[in-house]
Amino acid sequence: MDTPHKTQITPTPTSSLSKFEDSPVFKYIDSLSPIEQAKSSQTDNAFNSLAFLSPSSLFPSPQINCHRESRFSVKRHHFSADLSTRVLQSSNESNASQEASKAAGQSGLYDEHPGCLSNDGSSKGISSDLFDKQSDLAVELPGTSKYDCRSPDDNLEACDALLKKTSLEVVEQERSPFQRSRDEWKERQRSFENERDLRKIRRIKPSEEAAGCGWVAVVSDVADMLTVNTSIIHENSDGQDQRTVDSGTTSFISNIPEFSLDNANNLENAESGDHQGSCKQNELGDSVTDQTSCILSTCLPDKPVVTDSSLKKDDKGEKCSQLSRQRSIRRRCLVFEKSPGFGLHLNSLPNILKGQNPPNKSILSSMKMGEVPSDNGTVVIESSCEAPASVGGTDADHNTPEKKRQKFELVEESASCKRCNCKRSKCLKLYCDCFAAGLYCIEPCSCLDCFNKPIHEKMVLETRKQIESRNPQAFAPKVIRSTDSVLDTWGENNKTPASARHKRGCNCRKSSCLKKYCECFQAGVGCSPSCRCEGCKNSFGRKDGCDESGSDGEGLEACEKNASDKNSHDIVTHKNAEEHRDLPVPSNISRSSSQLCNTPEHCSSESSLGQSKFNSNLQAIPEDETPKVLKHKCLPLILKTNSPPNSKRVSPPHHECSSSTAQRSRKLILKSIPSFPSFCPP
DNA sequence: GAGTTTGAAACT
DNA sequence: CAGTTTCAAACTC
Repeated sequence: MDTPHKTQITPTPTSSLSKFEDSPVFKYIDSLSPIEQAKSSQTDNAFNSLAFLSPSSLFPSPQINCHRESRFSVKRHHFSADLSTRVLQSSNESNASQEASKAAGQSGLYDEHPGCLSNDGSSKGISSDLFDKQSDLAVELPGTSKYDCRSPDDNLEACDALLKKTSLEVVEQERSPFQRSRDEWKERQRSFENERDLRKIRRIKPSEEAAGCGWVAVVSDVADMLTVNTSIIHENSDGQDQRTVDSGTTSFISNIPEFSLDNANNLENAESGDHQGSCKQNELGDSVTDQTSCILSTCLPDKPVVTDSSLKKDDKGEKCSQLSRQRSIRRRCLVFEKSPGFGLHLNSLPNILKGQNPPNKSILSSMKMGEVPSDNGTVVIESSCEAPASVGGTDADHNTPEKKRQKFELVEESASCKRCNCKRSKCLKLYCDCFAAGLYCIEPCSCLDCFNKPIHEKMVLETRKQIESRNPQAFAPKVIRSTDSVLDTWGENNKTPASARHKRGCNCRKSSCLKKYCECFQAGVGCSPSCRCEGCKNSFGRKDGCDESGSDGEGLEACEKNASDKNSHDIVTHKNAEEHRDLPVPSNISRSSSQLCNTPEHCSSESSLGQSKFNSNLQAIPEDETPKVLKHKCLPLILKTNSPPNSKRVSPPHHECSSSTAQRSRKLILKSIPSFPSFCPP
């Protein structure tokens, strides 16, 4: 873990202080004149300025800038708040303050955030003021901060220089009559390390991140899709559904991509090889977590965001899991708090993750705009074919080939937009697929007297609540990807399309479960004992357990034969999803947006890396496949529900009394309970 | 595109 | 909980 660089500035706790004083290095440091100290302050100022520096020239999106600021505020939070208040409190405090004021004043930052640069400790209260003014700052920075290291390399150099000098200052400080305790020293060193970690984040490769706790990678990967969707939202915001963009969600969405972009940019410029430690990933996890914490707290300033700072003291081993939990909390918080609004369905993100696994085109295709893959109540996302032309968003968003490709595919898919066609339900009943999927109806819908629109948000929410009060699982995913316990329960143990099951089961009489009237068939899953269908011939798996999908091609042939082109699309999508089920990216798509990882089977099945990446970390994993959803391009309704996962009508199969089912239920409960008070009554 | 069929959702 | 009605998607022509 200790890099040569780090060891240089990291004294041994015991007897190191006296040795330090006798060391040549120390003498050299001791010989440093106050000018040097002032210089350090300058550097510190430079860093502070740097901290505010926004690459907004590259990413002009205000929201991105917002994130930028919030993100860098993390640095300041860790570094400036810590070092500024400590280092600057040294003998050269006044000079430093003046320098800081001067530099900040030049950049217009000081005025914006006087507390951030003050050394009176007020910087600890950074959040509110800083966050409140992010937008302004974001706009202001590009022009005002240009003189300050704009390139990542410059930034890094500045940071390196700063760290060196601040380290020296600390050393010097250490020998002062007012020596601090070793704990303080350690703490200070930790702050340096944190800062360095933050810098390392900018250099780390996605794959490296993935090797860690994973969440970072997820966020990073997810960013590209978010970028596109964010763009969509931006575009939409000019249109009729402007209100549909939830501010918080938008912030988050825009932040994430920016985070990724920033990483990407820095990756391109980053030097390789430095700060490579065995524990780097853990450190990264911490750093990123801190960042994330700040990001989220920035985007949702009114939300209780748990910080990971305390975790730094934890054992590395436990840290990851704890971080995952906390990240989950954040993510849930993020989603749940912003009640209905629109944004990108976070659950859909993994489906088009890039990097770790190239997105499967079918999967991508299945992720039509506006669809709501989620099963988490989370939800968020959204895009929509409402503004297909808007795909792309900021210029920076579609610079990379990956984004271009996504853009292309999104646009391509948008051509096949399909909406609800409700005539009498006002789109406020589960008859309406949009409503059922937690989406607002949008222009392409052919519905009449539609109330499922943002302007009727209250009504929508009330209706939704009402429905949920009647059936808490009404908005839960209908179909779950069954793994492990479910398969055991069903006496199957394969991962064919039949391995997923409709929670409630179908009730087909005439379609023989061979047409899309059958929800099981439509979802591309086999029938299960839960089904009450008659003459089941479900090509994905019959109720009696005769799964034809794998035995011969007859089943799928029947599917394709019966299904229209669109149907085939769904099926193909499903098949591809199956093919990629091993990917950390959940391929299943849920119709409901009600839950977070509400299918414990999935959550629990991927207990190792995969889990850490998606289940624990992202906690927004679509597990259910409901091709129906794929047809939706409605703006998603961000709703949180307390609904337990699964079926609308709970007709548990007989086997659910089994012990395995009991275990499943327990898992389910544990993972379904929102970390924060539910918006809806249980 | 209109009409029919189908099964889920809603209602009683 | 069961039966009926309503509803909208799927399907057919």
